[in-house]
Amino acid sequence: MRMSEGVEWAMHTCLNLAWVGADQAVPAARLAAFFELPAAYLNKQLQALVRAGIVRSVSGPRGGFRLARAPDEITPMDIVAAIEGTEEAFRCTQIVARSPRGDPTVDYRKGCAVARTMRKADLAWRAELAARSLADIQADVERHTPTIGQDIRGWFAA
Amino acid sequence: MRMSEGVEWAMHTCLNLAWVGADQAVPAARLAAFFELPAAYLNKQLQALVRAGIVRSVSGPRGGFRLARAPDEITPMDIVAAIEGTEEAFRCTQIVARSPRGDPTVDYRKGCAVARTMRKADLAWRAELAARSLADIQADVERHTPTIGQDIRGWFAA
DNA sequence: GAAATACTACTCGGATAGCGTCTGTCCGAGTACAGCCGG
DNA sequence: CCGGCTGTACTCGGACAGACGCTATCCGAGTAGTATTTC
Repeated sequence: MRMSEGVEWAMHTCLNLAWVGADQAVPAARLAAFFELPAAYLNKQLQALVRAGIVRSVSGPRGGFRLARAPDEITPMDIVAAIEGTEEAFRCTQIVARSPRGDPTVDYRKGCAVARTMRKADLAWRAELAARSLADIQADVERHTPTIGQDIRGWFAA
Repeated sequence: MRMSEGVEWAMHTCLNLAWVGADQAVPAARLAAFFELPAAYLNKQLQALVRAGIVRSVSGPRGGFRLARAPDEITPMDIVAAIEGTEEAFRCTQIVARSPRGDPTVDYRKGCAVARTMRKADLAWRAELAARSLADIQADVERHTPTIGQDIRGWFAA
């Protein structure tokens, strides 16, 4: 159960976009250069963020990506769901229905005690990810490195 | 972030072993037949449970698998960790260290705010899985189907 | 001089290969039981 | 009749292919800005 590496890229890239501000668009190549990442592949992840409505894209010269919402309206859950998909990690294939006592015509996804247990854990995970926002994480970083916003704006302006 | 299908098999199979009781060993082929699963592949999952110390194996005629601990001493977390491994889903590759302000010689896995956020959610997920036991799930099923234990013991005896 | 137009450079977007991990399968090592042989 | 032994059948355990999804890359569609041409 390994999460895609693109999640880490998307999280840090969205943070950079938050610090740069939504008034200017940043090209994928420049966003990738910041972390020395392959630009084409980061572009692919950014497309997923566009489809999820987290960032907006602008084509052509002076184009690039910018946040579609305020940082306090974007949660880690949104970003993870955009990259990894919305379906939960544990997929109940209803093997109980194939057991001697099972009924193939019944939907066991709600009733199965195992599925319920896994779903409850999944919901706890999702709730934790949805409880924070990009703004919270920004504040967290700024507490340790107060000049981070200014530094990043400067780097992307140069 | 898709969980291995073997987790579902292992969970339900461990439940069956719990109902059968630890006094008799059940062959992998019979455990697989209960859910119409490929026996060789279920055997592979059972080997992982053996390595994790959740079940004990006995070779030769009258051999098979039996629970190594009481059902109330086995948590879903134990089974998931046995099949999926113990490392967390989000792996921090420390891309921050490659940023202009980063230092490649520093370990960012503890300090990175993104990694902390993901780790906290992961811990919430693990805590939920560790809070229940096989015995709890057994009781949950027996509430809906009181004869399940007797039925399963009968099926595996026949 | 101004406006319309063609051109160029730049960026996103989706389509296209390469690779690793999960899925599925097989055969060999080891063991308990049963039958057989000898005392 | 009893004990030891050999053979057999059964089961686990690790080694061996195949398939799916993640990783990585490329080129085409579309756009803004600019230079040019024409009135």
